[in-house]
Amino acid sequence: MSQSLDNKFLELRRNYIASQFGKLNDVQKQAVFYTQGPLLILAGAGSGKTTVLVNRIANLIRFGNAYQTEKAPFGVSQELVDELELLLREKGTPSPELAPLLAERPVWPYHILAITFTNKAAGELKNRLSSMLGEAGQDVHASTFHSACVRILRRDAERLGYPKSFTIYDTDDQQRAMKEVYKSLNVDDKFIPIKAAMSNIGRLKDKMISPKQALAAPADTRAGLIAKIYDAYQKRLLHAGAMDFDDLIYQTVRLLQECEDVREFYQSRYQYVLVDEYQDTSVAQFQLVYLLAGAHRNVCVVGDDDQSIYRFRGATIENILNFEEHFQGAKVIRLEQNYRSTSTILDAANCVIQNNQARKGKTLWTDNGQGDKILYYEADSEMEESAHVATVIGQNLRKGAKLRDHAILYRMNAQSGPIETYFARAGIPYKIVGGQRFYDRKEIKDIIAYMAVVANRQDDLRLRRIINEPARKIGATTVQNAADIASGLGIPMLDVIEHCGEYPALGRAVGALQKFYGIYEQLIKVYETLPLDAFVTELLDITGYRAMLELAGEEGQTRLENIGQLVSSVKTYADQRGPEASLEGFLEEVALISDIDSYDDQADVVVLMTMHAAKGLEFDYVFIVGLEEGIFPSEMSRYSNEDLEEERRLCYVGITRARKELYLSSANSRMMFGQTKRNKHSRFLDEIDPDLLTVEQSPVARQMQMVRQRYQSDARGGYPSNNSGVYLNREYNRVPANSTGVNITIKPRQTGTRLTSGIQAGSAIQAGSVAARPQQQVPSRDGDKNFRVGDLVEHKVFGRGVVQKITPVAGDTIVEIRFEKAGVKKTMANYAPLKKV
DNA sequence: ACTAGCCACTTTTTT
DNA sequence: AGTGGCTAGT
Repeated sequence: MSQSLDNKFLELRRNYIASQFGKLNDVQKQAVFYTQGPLLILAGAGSGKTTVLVNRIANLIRFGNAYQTEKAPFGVSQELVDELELLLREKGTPSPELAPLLAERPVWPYHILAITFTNKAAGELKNRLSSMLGEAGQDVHASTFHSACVRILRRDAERLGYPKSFTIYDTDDQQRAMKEVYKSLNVDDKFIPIKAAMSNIGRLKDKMISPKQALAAPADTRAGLIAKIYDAYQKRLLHAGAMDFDDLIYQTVRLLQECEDVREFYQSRYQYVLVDEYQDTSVAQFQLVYLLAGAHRNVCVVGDDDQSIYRFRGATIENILNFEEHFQGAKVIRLEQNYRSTSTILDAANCVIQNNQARKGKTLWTDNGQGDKILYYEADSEMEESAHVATVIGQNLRKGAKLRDHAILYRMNAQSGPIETYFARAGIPYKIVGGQRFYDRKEIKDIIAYMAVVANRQDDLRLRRIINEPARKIGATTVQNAADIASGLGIPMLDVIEHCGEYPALGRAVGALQKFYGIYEQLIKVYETLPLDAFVTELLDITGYRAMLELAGEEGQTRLENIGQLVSSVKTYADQRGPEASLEGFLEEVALISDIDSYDDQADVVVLMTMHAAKGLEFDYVFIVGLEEGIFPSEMSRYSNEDLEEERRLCYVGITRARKELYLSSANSRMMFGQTKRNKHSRFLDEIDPDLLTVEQSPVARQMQMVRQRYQSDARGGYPSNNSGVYLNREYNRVPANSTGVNITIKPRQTGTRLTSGIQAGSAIQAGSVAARPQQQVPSRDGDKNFRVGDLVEHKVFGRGVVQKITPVAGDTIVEIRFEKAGVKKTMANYAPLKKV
């Protein structure tokens, strides 16, 4: 075959393959077609990295290495070249002769492992793969680090001395186990708080440091003690046949390190390894990737060093900074075009992040257009801030935006409170993502503990949780005795309980214990005969848990309802998995699930969440609230540059969530942990180019400021020095005052914490607030709140509407209103920002 | 074994 | 401020 024909074919083939991925830009295509060897994709926020990942996998499966191959396949003929040419012009399906020549060593989906951090991300990947590739997409192993590890460990945990059916301990179980360790070692938790020990041990595992290593070279007495705790804790978990979250990674790495055959098995199984959110990986996770990809080195990691926000959990940004050293000869591709945000928003993000030192450096750009300026609102209090957020949402709704296009982001969960209160009163539907997980509720954890004991007889910790829940006259002393006997003999507690008559130490408790063992046996029997969800329902009766809650009044009812939800999730699980469903499987799913996974972007509600939880999401309208020194950046981070840089990255993440509009706000005073604090506005605001901002100040904040100004010029005849010493304000009076609306030029020299010193200052504030505060905007004033059916009303958020129905309730009235734009809503007459027209 | 009252805690946390 | 966990008392 002639050289030119071959070359012609190769060229056409490249064109053909490229045409199959037409929507990608050139850099994205590079990332998709670079299939062999280590690759680092530095993907800026909104640069379409998931698309790249999906297309990369699709390319591997459909065409393998064909795009890059220089050598034409055997069997190229003029006819095939002609057919290919035609195919390029007129789309269609390649003939059976041509089809195999289009691919070069295509990859079997089974050989691809794609690792993400969240179930949600893994699910999204799977969905997009199967919609792009059909069945083949479903065979790609896309999962989270943790579930990939569980899968590996379920096969071979015995090699490490753990049962295959090991239990997964969540933070709560971990804490209980740790308490027992403290007791057995006689450690005072005042010296090292349990939480501190837990996080220290977690970090050790993240760094692949074994108890033995930790014991061998302690840095100081504290580290030595932690090593001892670590050692005892680890032994206890091994004895219980349990692993905590950190163990899942740590033990998998151990397994792969220690067992050559296991390692080789997975290396040949996973010939292509892709890792998402690489900036958030720990040393252990790096090791895992390194071990899996060690032989073939077909490893592709995607990440953004500027979005690394989990350093406090053991993520090490060095993984991404040093990737080229870890994998010699690695190619680096930067995705810098952003498809998400306006250039104003992007510029603001760049302004902030460029103040960080530790970064690879990249600058996002977009051709989305400039968009509107960012609105910075300075409120006087957190209530005002919340009111402002609600008002802006109302304006946007009237312009045709949907509730679900709005997200409120904050630094810590506690900040959701005032916003919630205001939203509830104003009748704005909202949903909080994060906070307490459903599966963290006491009653749910109890039932799960019962299920765990049935699944794993060795799980002493779970057993101890439920042995006397509901009360069965098995007190703490009895439990402790049984536990001591068990650990003395090295057997599970249930074995001791089974033969409790043989142990004199258990004395009078024998009757109660035997009764409990009877319950356990019944559970096992029911478990073996009934389907999973029926088993759980039975469990409630056999254990007496239902009876206990039924006697517990109203609260018991709510708890029972929660358990009802659990039962239905068991049923859903059983239906989904069919014959594969197992108790272990369900428990595993529950243990590895998180709240953000259940975030449903279809429901039309405003979402409230932390900036951490918002990573990977995007919204048209984003509010970042509480931009105050001590809140964001948080108090804890203010004195360490590294921590501060992490806060700044978090700010970058927050800003880059916004597609169309970004709203920033701060409150001059805020109730925190029961005390009112006055905070200076966040330094991150000062880092944004003033030209990108429109500054607005609440009337109250302005009045307060004027009072302060007067005080200052009277008392000192000048400006007080900047007592924070941490940073110097840039002045907002450079903001052009030409923008429309109610913009007010702020002189931040006069705002914030400075006034907290001095009694007169305090009284000046009081005087100002009495004069200025018109009782906030939350409750509507008297006079016109006696609504009648048919009244035309105006709601601050939903606009105009007609009253449909009036229902008096204790001290207030529910008013049902049909709004022109927003549909029918129910509001409380006394609280809704509502007036007659 | 149970309960009342006191005290300590409250950054973020994909798993 | 609000909650959850623990101690001391019954």
